[in-house]
Amino acid sequence: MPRPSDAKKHFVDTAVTLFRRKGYNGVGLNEIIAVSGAPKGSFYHHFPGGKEELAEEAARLAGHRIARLIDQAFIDAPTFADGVHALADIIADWFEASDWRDGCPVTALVIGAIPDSTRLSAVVAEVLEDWAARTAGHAERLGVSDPRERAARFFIALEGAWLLARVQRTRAPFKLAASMVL
Amino acid sequence: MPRPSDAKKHFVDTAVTLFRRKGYNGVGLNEIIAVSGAPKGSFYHHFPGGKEELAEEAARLAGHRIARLIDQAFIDAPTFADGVHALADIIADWFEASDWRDGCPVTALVIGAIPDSTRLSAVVAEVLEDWAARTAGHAERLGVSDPRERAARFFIALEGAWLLARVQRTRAPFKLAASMVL
DNA sequence: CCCGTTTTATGGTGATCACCATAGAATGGA
DNA sequence: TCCATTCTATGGTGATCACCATAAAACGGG
Repeated sequence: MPRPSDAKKHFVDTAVTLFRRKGYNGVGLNEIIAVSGAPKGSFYHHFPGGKEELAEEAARLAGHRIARLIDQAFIDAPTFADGVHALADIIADWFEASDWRDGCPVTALVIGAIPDSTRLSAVVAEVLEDWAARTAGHAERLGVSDPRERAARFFIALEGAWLLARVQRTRAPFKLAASMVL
Repeated sequence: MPRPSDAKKHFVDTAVTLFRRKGYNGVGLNEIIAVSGAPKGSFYHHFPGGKEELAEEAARLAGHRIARLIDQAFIDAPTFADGVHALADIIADWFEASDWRDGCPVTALVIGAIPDSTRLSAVVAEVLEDWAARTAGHAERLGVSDPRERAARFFIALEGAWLLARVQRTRAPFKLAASMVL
């Protein structure tokens, strides 16, 4: 049983995991509450906006986590291409370790919650923009001539690879994706 | 009211549209039946396997349709790159015309039905393999040295672009995707 | 210790979910 | 026309959906 003030964190954390596995509409509130271990009666106290508000916070949390992965991959990379390969490898590692179940958290929300929820759509757009801007920053620092476009290409390939790897259950798409950005 | 023997087609056709818009778990059987206009009482006669069987047929139908688009784009293309741009343009046109709502039918099923349904997973894998093989065939015919890999790259970029364009509501991702395959 | 605030427990609401049993209607070949 | 097959109509099943009203419990500053 989690400490009282941690209940909200547990809800969001569980939501991130379950949304990634089964999609926004594939997970019920009851399941999230049960898995999180947080008290059922407190859900609508912490999330007056209900499931949609929970998904917003889940998007932000997952967004921050991947943002950290981005920095981690590029901070020690001698070239942009090295950073791209490093990030693709990291994500492929985690994805394979989950038996190809934990997809991109953003994709999970895009399918089934966009464009129905205006607020959630905006949050998702913000998260993707943060990823792109952050990556473009690293690209510029590493001497790439067109950092914004290279970053955009990278995430197109990364999202596509994340989806196809789920079907093929192979990390081949990630390898190809990394090689495409160059 | 559709002619009796057309009921099944109507169900599948409607399922393709609605799955693309709201995802597999975002659409209920009642809605599909209502929108299709086909007789409600006949659903489980045509689809003893229920929603999952309907989704299988929807995947196959959508697969065939996009396969036709692929051939259509490449058949008159002087080079592989021209075919890639042509297909990306066609899909971007349709996507924009739907106000960025009709996503990739395969993506809609991958999120929320994989890996829960083994049969559906297999069908999706078959459809993607057909697209790749078909595209590789065109690539080879057009003198590409590594047709299989180029086709794989293309669909990684295409799926990623289809997803990101839904968030950005712009065809820019498709343009970038096409330029990445070269 | 008291009191106001934050958090949790309980027990539901109606709606919708996928699914199905049974029976009647339509159809087309013999 | 008769019959077998194919299709449709009706009216549900229990389960789960997101959500909430009410009240008790835990907490922390004064």
